[in-house]
Amino acid sequence: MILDSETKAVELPEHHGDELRLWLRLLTCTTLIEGEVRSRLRERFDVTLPRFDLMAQLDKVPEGMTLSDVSKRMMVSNGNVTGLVERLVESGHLDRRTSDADRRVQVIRLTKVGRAEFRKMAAEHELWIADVFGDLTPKDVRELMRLLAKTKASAQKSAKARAG
Amino acid sequence: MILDSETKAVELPEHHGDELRLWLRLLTCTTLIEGEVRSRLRERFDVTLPRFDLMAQLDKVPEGMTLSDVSKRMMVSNGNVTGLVERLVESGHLDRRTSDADRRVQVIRLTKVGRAEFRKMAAEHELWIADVFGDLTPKDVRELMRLLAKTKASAQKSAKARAG
DNA sequence: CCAGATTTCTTTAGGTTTCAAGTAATTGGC
DNA sequence: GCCAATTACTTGAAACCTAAAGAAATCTGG
Repeated sequence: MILDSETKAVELPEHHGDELRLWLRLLTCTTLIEGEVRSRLRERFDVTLPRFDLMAQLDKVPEGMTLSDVSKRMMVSNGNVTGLVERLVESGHLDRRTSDADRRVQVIRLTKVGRAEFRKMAAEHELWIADVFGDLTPKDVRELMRLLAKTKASAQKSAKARAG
Repeated sequence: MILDSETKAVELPEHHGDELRLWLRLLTCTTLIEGEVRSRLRERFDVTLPRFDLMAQLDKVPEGMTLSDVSKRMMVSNGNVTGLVERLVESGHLDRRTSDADRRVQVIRLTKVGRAEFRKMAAEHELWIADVFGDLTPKDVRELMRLLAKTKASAQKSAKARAG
């Protein structure tokens, strides 16, 4: 028996609709929350999300990071980071210097001003996020963490298998 | 012991790190999968993710949709949709016409070519997604669906509360 | 009927993003 | 030492995206 995809189905030859719906729901959640954070960052601090994200990476590492490190951690392209850093150095939030050991490498760090501004934003940001997830119980949070860890591992395995 | 308004035990001042970590993990999963889908769409069909997403919306509604509908469903800005549609009409995937009933409204639909191409891509896409979530058990999938539904509701409530 | 509000879409300006190609510096094999 | 491969970053072109302002059509309350 074949039913349409709205109800439920045992289709030939295999049934993958559940995974697709799961992916769409995951995407919806992320888009929703990301849009909310983006709006709040703009209206409250007049800063874009990519800038905030980059500063967040740097705040964790006082001694600084290379552009490649940032690129990997943020999961965006190298060229993207170059432009982002450019604008943040320009606005005085970042300090950039060529490595002594390897002159190909650029090490970037938060300036004093950059760090202070970031900390202020981060404190509020944490409250927004807590509010966004406010209806989840501590158990829900733990369970989601566990399942997303499993999802991440599965996705990485799949990506790696394709790449080679 | 300090209790908040909902009678849950809390620490001083408050501890929101778990929610933040959950958000970062959610974002990581989505970015990872989205990047994978983006790569595959490009190398397999030479198409971008936004184009695929737009066609996916239209495939569900043969009689077509207005630009506003698309904008709401995709959760992107109006101006964004205008440009996307522009390029897809240009490439012959979309048909666009002004509504007879309301001349402000543009109704867009997949062309025959657009639909055929999309169906071909969608079939493979579904397999990729199944593979990405391949290590999750059916129970994991159900549980994730449930928790993400709860998350979505919570986030929407939070966004609505802010907007007024 | 009609002026003001609303809705739908486009336009504009400024960023963000990817990919591909290119440059400069370093590393490793011989 | 030398040359090829690799690594780190930049550049350029095209697309994507948002927010805000604007234009056109429609709706609404007198």
